[in-house]
Amino acid sequence: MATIRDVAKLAGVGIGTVSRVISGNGSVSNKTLIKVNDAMAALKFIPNTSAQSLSSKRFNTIGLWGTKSSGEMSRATLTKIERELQPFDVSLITTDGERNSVNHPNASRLSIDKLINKGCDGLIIWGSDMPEFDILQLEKEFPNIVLLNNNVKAMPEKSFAFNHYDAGYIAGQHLVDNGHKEIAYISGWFDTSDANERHHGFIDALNENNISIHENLIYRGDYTFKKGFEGANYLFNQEPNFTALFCANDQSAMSAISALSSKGVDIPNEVSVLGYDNMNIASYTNPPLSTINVPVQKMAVSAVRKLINLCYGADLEIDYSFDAKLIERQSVIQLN
Amino acid sequence: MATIRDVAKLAGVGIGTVSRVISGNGSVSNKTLIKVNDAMAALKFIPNTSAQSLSSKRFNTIGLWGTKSSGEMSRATLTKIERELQPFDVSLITTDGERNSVNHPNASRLSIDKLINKGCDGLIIWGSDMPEFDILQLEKEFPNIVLLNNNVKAMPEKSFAFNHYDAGYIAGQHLVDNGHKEIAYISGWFDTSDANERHHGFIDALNENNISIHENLIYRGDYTFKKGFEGANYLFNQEPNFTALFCANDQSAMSAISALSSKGVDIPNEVSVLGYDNMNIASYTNPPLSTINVPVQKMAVSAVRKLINLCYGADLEIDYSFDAKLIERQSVIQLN
DNA sequence: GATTATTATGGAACCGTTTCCAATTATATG
DNA sequence: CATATAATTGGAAACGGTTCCATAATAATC
Repeated sequence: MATIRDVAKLAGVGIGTVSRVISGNGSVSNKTLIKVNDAMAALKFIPNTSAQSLSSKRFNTIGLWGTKSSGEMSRATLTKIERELQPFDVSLITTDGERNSVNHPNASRLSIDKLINKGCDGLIIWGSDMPEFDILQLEKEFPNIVLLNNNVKAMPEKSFAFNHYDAGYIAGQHLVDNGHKEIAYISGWFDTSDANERHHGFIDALNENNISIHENLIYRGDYTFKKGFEGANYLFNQEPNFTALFCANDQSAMSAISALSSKGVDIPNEVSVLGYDNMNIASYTNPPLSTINVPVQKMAVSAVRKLINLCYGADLEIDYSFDAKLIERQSVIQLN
Repeated sequence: MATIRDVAKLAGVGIGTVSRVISGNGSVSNKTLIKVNDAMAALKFIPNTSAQSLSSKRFNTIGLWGTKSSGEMSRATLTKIERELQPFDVSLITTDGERNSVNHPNASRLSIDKLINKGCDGLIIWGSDMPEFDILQLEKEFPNIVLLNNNVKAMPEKSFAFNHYDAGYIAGQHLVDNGHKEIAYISGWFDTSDANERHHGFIDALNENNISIHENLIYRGDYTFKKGFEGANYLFNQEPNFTALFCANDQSAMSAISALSSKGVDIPNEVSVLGYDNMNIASYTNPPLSTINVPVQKMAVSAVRKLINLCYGADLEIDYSFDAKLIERQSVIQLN
């Protein structure tokens, strides 16, 4: 493996000069530039990243920290992130991070420190699994972080999150607008701020229209197909009179539709179903699922761009508008 | 940030000794071990990975190379891989690799070299996007590779793939066994060996039972919901007489069911549908989807373990049995 | 053409480890 | 107890870059 010294010798220049052409910092005359480039090509020279990082303290790597419960980040989103990084020649290290627990009250911070020590210029903290207090503390010590799917008020520039309250509200309003009064609801976990916001937005929309949702018509799900299926069955057994069902994500909506359909319930004529996320799958359920669009990829891209600005002094424009949008398909009908 | 020299000074030992306790290579007496550990703790010493890699040529990192067309690797599988790596303290770098093309005949190899140069001890090559010739060449120069979802005959120990021929055969046989003679088929792309094997297994099973599949009843899909939906519509318009439909993956099966159901076709009573993959979704379609189980995660885990053996001289047991298994649910019925 | 400002260049010192060898100390052997 | 053997230990040298400073070459100015 050729080193910078080999190149310098072959090109007949000093090592400093070679370093300058590699990094592009510092001035090099055109003649020497050519000589050095030729020598590098001849020797198939490839700079050693460890040596570069050791002496420059730059790693050209960012870390993605998230836990299982951060949600299902699709491979597509991950690819999107990688693509965004590629032009800057920075790589992505992913981790399966840990949440704090009674036994390990510092678990998340420790797993993050591990990532940082591994050699990351910056970090994407994905999801809301890390307590806000810890995030603020972390940011003091290591400012190159960006939050994806989490909103910390004190860090507006670094938070890339969707307004789940508004989205939940829109969902509720849509069902009300269509004349539904008996509304059932399969929620997600309540241990993240997302879930709470969406929940409150939804409930508030109903309440402001003087509709209250009966306890029996709320089922605590967990975003999985499984719970959507079980939830729909449960609700149907409890009180089969509801005319609309809101699900906290498309996966549970899809399996809820299956569950109800297989019991002979006609969707949407007997029960309207509204999902949340607008995943690919939503267009291909039967009937096609009305849902709330959540621009995951857009948020991910913005977060990455902000991080690049932070880490590498770039000045990319960042889009912070992630609006809730209702996608009307055929699973919700007007009640007459 | 404390260095090894600070630790050495505080502990009153030489730097070599400190290095030995960090790495665990070489012998250290119990007394000094304690002294050094205390000093490290007092200084909150964390070894600098760049320096370690520079001098040891070990990176404690492996790369995952795959292209968009490698298929949808779920976040769950990725997490599984990370988990498998964690006990060995090795990180994962993911890339969105490139396929060869007319304009870039070396694209895949170049993107792999980039990964290697970044600092990987080994590589998971995921999918069959890299020509076999290139893989063999790569392995000569960089033997620490493992193939996931690809089978190169000359590298049996490093190939972790599913026998798609057998699986396709089982699928075909299952439909035949249930008395189906008019069989439709939504395929995947034909540009990977997977797809071809599955295809031939399926066709062979039919042929050996003296059933031939009409050209009009084959639709070339691409594994997406979209093509599954379109394919089912297409087939139904062509010749609505088929009694069974085989789909190359569960996603297209799911959307095919939706498409047919929305046309008023009773699944499974009028048309049986058989999927492939056994994704989570398969249990929650309506009706629940019969399918072929593909043990993706199990293969991924085996591949990782093999790679750990290769890179770090470990001796983990590797499971190479990835058998095709039919999962009978309710989307295929016996024709009477 | 002399003087000054600017650009280009070489290379020592440094980044923080690992590794190897020589030296020391402890342990075993006869 | 002397000697052979094994276990510990210190630290120089090396890994392959970047950075900074002193110096040389070039361009600009009067």
